[in-house]
Amino acid sequence: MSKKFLVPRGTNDILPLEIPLWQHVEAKARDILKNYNYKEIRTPFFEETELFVRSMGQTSDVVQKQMLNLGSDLSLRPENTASVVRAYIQHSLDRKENLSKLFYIGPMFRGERPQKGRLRQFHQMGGEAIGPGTCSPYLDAEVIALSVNMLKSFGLNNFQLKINTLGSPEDKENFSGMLRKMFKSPLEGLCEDCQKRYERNVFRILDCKNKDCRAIVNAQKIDHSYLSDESHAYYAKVKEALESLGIAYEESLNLVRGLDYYTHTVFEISDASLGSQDALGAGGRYNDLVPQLGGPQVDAIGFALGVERILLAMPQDKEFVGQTPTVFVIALDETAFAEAFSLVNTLRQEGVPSDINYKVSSVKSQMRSANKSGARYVALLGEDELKNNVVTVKDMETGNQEQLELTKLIGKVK
RNA sequence: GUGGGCAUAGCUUAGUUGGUUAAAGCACCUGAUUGUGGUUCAGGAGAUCGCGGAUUCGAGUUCCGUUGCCCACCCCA
Repeated sequence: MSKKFLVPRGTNDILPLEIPLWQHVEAKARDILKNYNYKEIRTPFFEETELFVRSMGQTSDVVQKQMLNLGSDLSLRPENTASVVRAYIQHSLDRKENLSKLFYIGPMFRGERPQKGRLRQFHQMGGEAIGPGTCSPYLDAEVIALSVNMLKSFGLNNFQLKINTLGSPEDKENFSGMLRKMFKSPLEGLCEDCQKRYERNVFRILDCKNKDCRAIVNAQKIDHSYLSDESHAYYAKVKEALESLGIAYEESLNLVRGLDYYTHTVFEISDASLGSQDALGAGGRYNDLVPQLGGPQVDAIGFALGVERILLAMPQDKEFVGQTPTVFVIALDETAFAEAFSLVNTLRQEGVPSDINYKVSSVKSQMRSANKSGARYVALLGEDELKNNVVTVKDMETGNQEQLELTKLIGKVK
């Protein structure tokens, strides 16, 4: 017996039956992104490993243990921001427009242990707004609103938006100093991971889920005292703008993001119904990433939503029907098949989606195929039809049938 | 990387304290007199019970190993 091949671990086949749902979600997303004047960009599925390391940070978990690499220098993209920024720099988009609003929909890859809502190949739809001098609280609020409105358009309602600010790079420095001081004495009580985080990325202690760590974190007074006046004012405006857009949010001082490049506004949208992998989407501002990757000093903010998680959280009440042919052609006997086969071809040339069974079985069984195909009309060809140069057309909804000449048939079904 | 659970037809599952031809629903195919679907009825095909080994007269059912999947930790979309 020969080996059975299965999809690689953590990947899925999306079968024809599920495609209509995916297309629905993608179409809705494109609609909304268009309303916000985002333009699609498509970047390669892999890049130089160094690009991801430099953008996401050497110490981030994604880089440390979740990257799938191809050979030594290339890696499959674990997210799309780095690639979009790379493309932005490579094609000097800052010279071509003030603000580039770019969106993408496509697969991302991470070498994680799969579980509900976590795959090795998964899909994200996201956007990046990049441009010199575009750091504006209104843009931040708009990006957050865009994420929220996309989710709403999919019928999601039970998600929760959390926002926070990390401040400017200097503020972030202060913040990390503040946290180091804060956790210095209770360091022993923190989990092993957090002890490492203390050195590498002290922010992440704040969102550790370990009970002891939480207790220690909760005992600390964490506030926005690390922010400069400007950053304070900026953040206040973001919140104000969100309120004016009618976006409900919750402020979370513990919200930091796992990727190094974030500064100022960060946000995360989660849905408790998803269980352990509850983030539907997230994003934030990253004003220093473009120059860090060798580009000009331009400001940027972005977001990404997880398609599979959206699908998991979506109400399952609606059914999405797939493509069906308009006409199904049936040869009533062997001798009529050649003519039937040519009729299908003619219909297709005329732009009418049609199909046929390639084996002449009983009329009953061909009718069953026609019914299953979902075709609105069945065109029957037999001895009588050939003699009179007509086609019998049955409307599968009403059950009515009539005999028509070819040109009339095309006119009817078109 | 660390735990735990599960593994029977295409799908969802049943399978009594180990005992003859492994069961059902859905899906699939065929038929119900002459060239006609969806409902109904009748019939049919489809499973070496994930794989390997052990115990036993006998294993889908017990034990060990292995692989896969799922869930949780971790991390994140």
